[in-house]
Amino acid sequence: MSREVRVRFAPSPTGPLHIGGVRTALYNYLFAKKTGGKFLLRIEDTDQNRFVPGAEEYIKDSLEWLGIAPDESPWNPGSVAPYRQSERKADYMQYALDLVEKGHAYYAFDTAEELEAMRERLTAARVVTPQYNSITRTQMKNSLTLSEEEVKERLASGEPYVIRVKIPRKEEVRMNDLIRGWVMVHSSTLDDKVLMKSDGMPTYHLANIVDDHLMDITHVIRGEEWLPSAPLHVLLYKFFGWEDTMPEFAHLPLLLKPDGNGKLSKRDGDKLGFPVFPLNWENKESGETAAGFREQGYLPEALLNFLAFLGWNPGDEREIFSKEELIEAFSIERIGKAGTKFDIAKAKWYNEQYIRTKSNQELASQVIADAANDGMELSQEKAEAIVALTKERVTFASEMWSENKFLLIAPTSFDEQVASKKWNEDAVKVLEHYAGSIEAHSGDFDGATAKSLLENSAAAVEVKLGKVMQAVRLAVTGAGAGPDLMEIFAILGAKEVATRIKFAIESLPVAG
RNA sequence: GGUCCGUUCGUCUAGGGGUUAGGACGCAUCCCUUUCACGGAUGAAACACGGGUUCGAUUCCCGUACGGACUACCA
Repeated sequence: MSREVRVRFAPSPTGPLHIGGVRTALYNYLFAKKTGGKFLLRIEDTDQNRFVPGAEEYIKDSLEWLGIAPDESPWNPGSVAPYRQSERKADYMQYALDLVEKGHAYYAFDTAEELEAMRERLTAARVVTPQYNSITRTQMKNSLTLSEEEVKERLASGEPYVIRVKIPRKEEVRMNDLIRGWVMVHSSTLDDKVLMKSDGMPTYHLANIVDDHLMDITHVIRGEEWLPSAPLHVLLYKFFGWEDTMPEFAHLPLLLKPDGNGKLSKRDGDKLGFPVFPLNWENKESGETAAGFREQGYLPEALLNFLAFLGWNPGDEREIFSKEELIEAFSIERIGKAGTKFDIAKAKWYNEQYIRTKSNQELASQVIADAANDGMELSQEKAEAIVALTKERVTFASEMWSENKFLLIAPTSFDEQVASKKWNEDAVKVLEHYAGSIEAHSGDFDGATAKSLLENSAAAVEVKLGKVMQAVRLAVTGAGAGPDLMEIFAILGAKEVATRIKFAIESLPVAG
């Protein structure tokens, strides 16, 4: 019988959520929604040394910003609470002890120095992979080599210990990965991983199996970096006797650096000039900061669409997908196997696409806010006019203002290259006539009016309009390129345009 | 080093025994246009290599090369 799909995203709160983690969360989310299942979030905070305050909040904010908030989480618990591993601390020992009882795990008392000595010894003996395993454990201090009496004494005396899994010497461990197919590993290459640390906390390996079992997880969708430890996890399910409800595994291809090679890492953001985190991050204690996609001006729906296509595609030629369309189209079968380079140019393209689908009215608020930051007050009407003129030319919404401030600020200098080429007697004649005619003009000064008056002026002085258009633009905006000039005139108003033209005629000498 | 995973244009990818190997980003050219963009059109650009299997392999198998992950009392 098939259970309701339950998937989880399980980050550890050690800092800002990496963009690769965001994609993992997204695929989990999409799969859950596609199958009518549940998407849970579990905080894996079993490493007390690496805990970073604020990280959990950051994870929550990031997922909410992207619209992929979990159905169950520490702040919105379902029936399988707790959703923080630290809050389940007491339970794990019972499970570890159960394994000890069954002969699948054992106590180990080796100190860090002794472990190090063991590795050195093995390296010296030219053992290729020094590890704590079925062979070396016979020479270490553990409940397999010590007498029962001594083990009891050590435990009673409070001596620090760990619990290690007892990996069988010869066994083929098989796992059917949903993305990669059958993966087979021989148990002799696995080591006796620590299950319970000496601080009483479980390691990831134990906690993740116990929690997935307790939380009734049906599919584990996680990064490829976990593939090597998946056989251990399969073995643990078997040792616990939970094979029947063991989740299916899907190991996602990694996100790679855009240039060169290697996994995209947290430091790459600053180096490569684009964010690797969803939101800005600041650690007040360490002073560590990181740039976020949101603050750089990426729309959440654009980032989501971009991320979804990093390693997955719908199999047809569509590129633009809303969240709902992604859910509809998503399937694990269509996730690729190979690592994916992170191409920020494509992310920008997606952002451009999504900006264009926004209404002028919606975008106007951004322009108004940006202008206000520059100490300028903009009416809704004027802001919308600016949006209409600029939204198809920008990558980020903020550029509608930052790249187009000149609309409201009169130029004090003029592009020299354009001036030398286009500024001439004809242009000045047209502009002088035009300035006079718009000053005399009463009534609406919209784009069409501005244009017909300009055409009249050109005709009046017998000059072809096309010949002087660049000069007109230069006179009013100071630049040789930009949005539709007549619409700019409409925004500026007749009076301002005339003033600017007169200033330009005074400032710019006619060459030759 | 060992174990595991991978390899189609620069990038993201579709495809899959017989195709002009398709799309998108980026790039180039042209068109549109008052400029720059947008938009439209066009173009350059890929099956890592070597063996098999086969009438025929980019596709299936095996090697090789290259890349990646993992190799902690971190997740």
